[in-house]
Amino acid sequence: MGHANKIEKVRSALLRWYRAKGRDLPWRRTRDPYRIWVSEIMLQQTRVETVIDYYHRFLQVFPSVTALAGADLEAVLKVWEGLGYYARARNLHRGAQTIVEEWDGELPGTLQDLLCIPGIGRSTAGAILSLAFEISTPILDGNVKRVVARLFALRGDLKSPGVEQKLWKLSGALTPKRGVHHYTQAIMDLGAMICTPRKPDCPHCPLRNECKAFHLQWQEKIPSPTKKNSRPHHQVALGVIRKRGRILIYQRPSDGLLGGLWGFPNYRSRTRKGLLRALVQGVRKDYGIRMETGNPVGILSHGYTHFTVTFHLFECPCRDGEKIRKRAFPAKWVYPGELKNYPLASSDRKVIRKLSAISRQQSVKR
DNA sequence: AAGGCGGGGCT
DNA sequence: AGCCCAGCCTT
Repeated sequence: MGHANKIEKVRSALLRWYRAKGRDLPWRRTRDPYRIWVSEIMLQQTRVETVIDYYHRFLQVFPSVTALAGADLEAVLKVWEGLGYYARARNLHRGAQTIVEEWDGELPGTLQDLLCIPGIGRSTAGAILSLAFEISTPILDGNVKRVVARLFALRGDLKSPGVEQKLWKLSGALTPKRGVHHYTQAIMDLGAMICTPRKPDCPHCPLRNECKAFHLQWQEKIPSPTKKNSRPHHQVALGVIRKRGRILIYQRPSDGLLGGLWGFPNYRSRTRKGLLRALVQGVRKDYGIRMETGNPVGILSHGYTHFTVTFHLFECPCRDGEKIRKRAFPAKWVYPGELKNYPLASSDRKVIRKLSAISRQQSVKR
């Protein structure tokens, strides 16, 4: 069978399937480039089910490019809290300001211009052009990569530049000139619903007859597994440092892990015995604060992309007159009830829940 | 070319 | 415990 013939059959079978089985998702009920943009940024490396609530809340608070551009970054981070990859929120905020300044508040409708907006790469630009502007442009997200790799039985690491280049060419060849809006959503739905990473539902797949991987019975071998580097594990001392009913929090620098979020001071230690010392010395060095004691009150674990952490919680009372004398990072004393006003990392939310559980237990004992 | 960047759900 | 998710950016 010829290449062009296969492509035509894939397109028509895919669209027929999509009309019957495609998902109804919030961002498919609009053609507003701003809303499509917000959804695409949220969906980077994030599941559809996770995004839906954030999508509605975000647009309620920031209904337009100008509303977003005029907001405080902290307010944006607060709405983004818990969604992860916080650079996306910073880029969205800065991107809105770029759009107001450079394009009079309207998202540009060309690939070259979209790629100038922070956080928009080739695939996200392709999605915005296809879905909001109906301009035929390929995308290459995780779904499309997997579907295309199976359709053409591409072996090898799908993240390697060589394979990616082939995938981009094939995705481009498959992308139709007309009706790109439906096609792009259709191929993503197929990847999410049928052509899944593990145990693809080939019996119900509309592309079964055109799929080289299915023909060879390779569908479970593609994508080929990549090498697993085990994540290191860190022991971290975390201080709930109290003074007259208030707690010390600090703001992380915007360029690192959890950038821009607030949290409880925490310091890594090589050994368990060294935890409290690391905390006491760190707080003294970074904030010039001397703590009276540190009482271990609990432990919790948390996983990040490249490492896992065991947090060792310490309750640390300070003298009433103790002051912040240095500011290695922005820092302040806040009442527990004020914590909800700050964007906090998921791990720090866990700490708060743990603390309230502990205080409930203690009040029961008394 | 490789690594950093979250969090949660599924196996 | 490992894998993956509607990727992008920096080095």
